[in-house]
Amino acid sequence: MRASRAAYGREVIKWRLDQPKWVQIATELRARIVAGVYKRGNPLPSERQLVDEFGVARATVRKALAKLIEEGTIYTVFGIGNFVGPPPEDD
Amino acid sequence: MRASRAAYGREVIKWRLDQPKWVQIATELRARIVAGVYKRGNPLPSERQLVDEFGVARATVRKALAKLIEEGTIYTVFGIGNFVGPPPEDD
Amino acid sequence: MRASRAAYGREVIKWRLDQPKWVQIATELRARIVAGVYKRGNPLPSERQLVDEFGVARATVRKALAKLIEEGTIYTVFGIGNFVGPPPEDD
Amino acid sequence: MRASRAAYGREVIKWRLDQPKWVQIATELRARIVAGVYKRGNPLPSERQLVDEFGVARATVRKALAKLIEEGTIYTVFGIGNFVGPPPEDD
DNA sequence: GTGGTCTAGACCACA
DNA sequence: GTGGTCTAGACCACG
Repeated sequence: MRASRAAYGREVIKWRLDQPKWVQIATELRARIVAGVYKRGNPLPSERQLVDEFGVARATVRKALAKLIEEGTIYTVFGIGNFVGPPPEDD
Repeated sequence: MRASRAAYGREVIKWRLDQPKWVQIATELRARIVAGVYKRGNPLPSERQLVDEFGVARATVRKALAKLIEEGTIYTVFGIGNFVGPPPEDD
Repeated sequence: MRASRAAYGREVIKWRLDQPKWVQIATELRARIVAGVYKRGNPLPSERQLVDEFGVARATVRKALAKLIEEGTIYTVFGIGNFVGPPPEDD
Repeated sequence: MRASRAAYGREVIKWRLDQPKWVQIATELRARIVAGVYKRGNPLPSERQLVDEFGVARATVRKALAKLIEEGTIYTVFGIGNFVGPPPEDD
């Protein structure tokens, strides 16, 4: 019965006009990791939760996450979630 | 919540990124049957053993086995196991 | 860990104990197609909507849909949805 | 490589000869519930865990659980587990 | 102690 | 925002 899952009107960040939203989301998540909101080895919120929180499309969230993965800030375990820290060695 | 997947036995496959795991498992099992590792009329390892060997979830193993069953490479006897060969006639 | 399953919407089926849920869901969807509730060429509800309606896991809905696809009652367009009718020719 | 999952030699109960094992297991589980080891609304150990702990066959554990279900001491949620307490109303 | 069904999530590829 | 793949468990039916 819910019209939409997005929580319109309670986004936590005010968007800047000079950068893409995905850059700003990546910056925000990086800041939270540095601040210890998301701790090393712990999972980030799921993609869906981030979509809800930021009020953007999934593709936007995924672009931000891809940036953090590329720089080694987080890593993915398929079927489980995204985790804070560099990817584990698989020797 | 576990970040890194336990290496129960020793993973025998290096996963390709361009195909689903279940396809690769089906291919591997088919190859073993052709090579005579699993012989006609003999049982395959149990689903849980394959789970351990390949380091995947049971659903993934079952999807691979379903493919082999569909193509007539193996057949199932409920409560007993999966066997190499076409399904026996039940006339 | 939840002991009682949430009643997301309102479960429309009283489950029989003598058949798997996925069979009963497939039967129900087939009946709706025959009755014209879902019309040929139109999309079915999304998998997640069916999850809500029937109060089951997505895997269970997908197993029911796989049966209908196998028998040619519906077909899938990747990224779009499931549609009523036999798969379109792609010659 | 493990020969067996059962923990032979560290069973927690000494079997009586005058009653079936499943009766003794049911009695033991009932005692633990009364003692608050397993609390109302919480899950019991899984069937596999009980099989390991008591060193018996699955069927034996299941017979004990069936007794507790029948008397309303526990209830099952399919795919989730067994829980302490009477079955929830599904109005 | 096998295969069969099911749960409740997750991320991925695509449109 | 869909369908596709995957995880990590659970209990069930049967032998």
